[in-house]
Amino acid sequence: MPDTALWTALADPHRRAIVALLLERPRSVGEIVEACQLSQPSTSKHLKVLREAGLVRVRQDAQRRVYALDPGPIAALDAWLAPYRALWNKSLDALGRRLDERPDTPEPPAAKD
Amino acid sequence: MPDTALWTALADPHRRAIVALLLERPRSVGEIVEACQLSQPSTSKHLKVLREAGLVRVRQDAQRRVYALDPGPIAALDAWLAPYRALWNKSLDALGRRLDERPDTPEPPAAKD
DNA sequence: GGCTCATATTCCTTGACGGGCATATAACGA
DNA sequence: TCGTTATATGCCCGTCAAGGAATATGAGCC
Repeated sequence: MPDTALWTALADPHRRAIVALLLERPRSVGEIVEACQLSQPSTSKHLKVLREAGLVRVRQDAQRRVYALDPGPIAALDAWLAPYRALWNKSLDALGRRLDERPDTPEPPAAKD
Repeated sequence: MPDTALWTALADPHRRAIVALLLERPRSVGEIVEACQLSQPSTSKHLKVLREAGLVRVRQDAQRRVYALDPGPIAALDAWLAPYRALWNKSLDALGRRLDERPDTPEPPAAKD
């Protein structure tokens, strides 16, 4: 059951960008600053939010601090999502059934979206 | 790629509660008000946010408005999650391998952290 | 110890958000 | 048409989050 801090942490586009960066590999604050085009203080604050949400962990490497993703909270998000998955699987099932279970029926006008 | 509106919509606990309610079944505003212990105007505003994020759809039934979940945005969330899934699967794999693939090897000192 | 680089924190201002209240709108029934 | 029920909107206010600038902390180097 992900807590509010996690959601609010991810509600900010900059922070999602940081998280995406860290998915590739851990990075130092400096690298993140450069990649995100944010000021250093601003970046530090975002990192603090991510830290407090448990999304990232820091490792000290000389004067640098290297941030890395912590998979836990994102896994929690996934768990939260689980009950909803049934929902769209149902939609997809219905759609799929219409699309391929009747190969000899003329296709309906393809409700595209 | 879920947009910011979706994340911010879900960042509020009341709104997550509403979404959870709607997972069980569609509900009228009145039912939601009652279930969430929120004022009616407040509920309406939350529903507006959810609507604008695309998370819910409304159907008019006489004077009532019945809200229902739209699976789309949550599916988008799931898609966003996908790249991260590899991350914790890796952790779980590693853990699992250590736990059960070597029943006869003494466990290494377990670089814990 | 002083200096420098890397990062964190503080202060300030601004803008968005949430709640409560009152009110508007819309649909139904008499 | 009028009244009633169901929902949405506007306004006011307090709170909180974000960005910028300046500054503090902390690790390495001389």
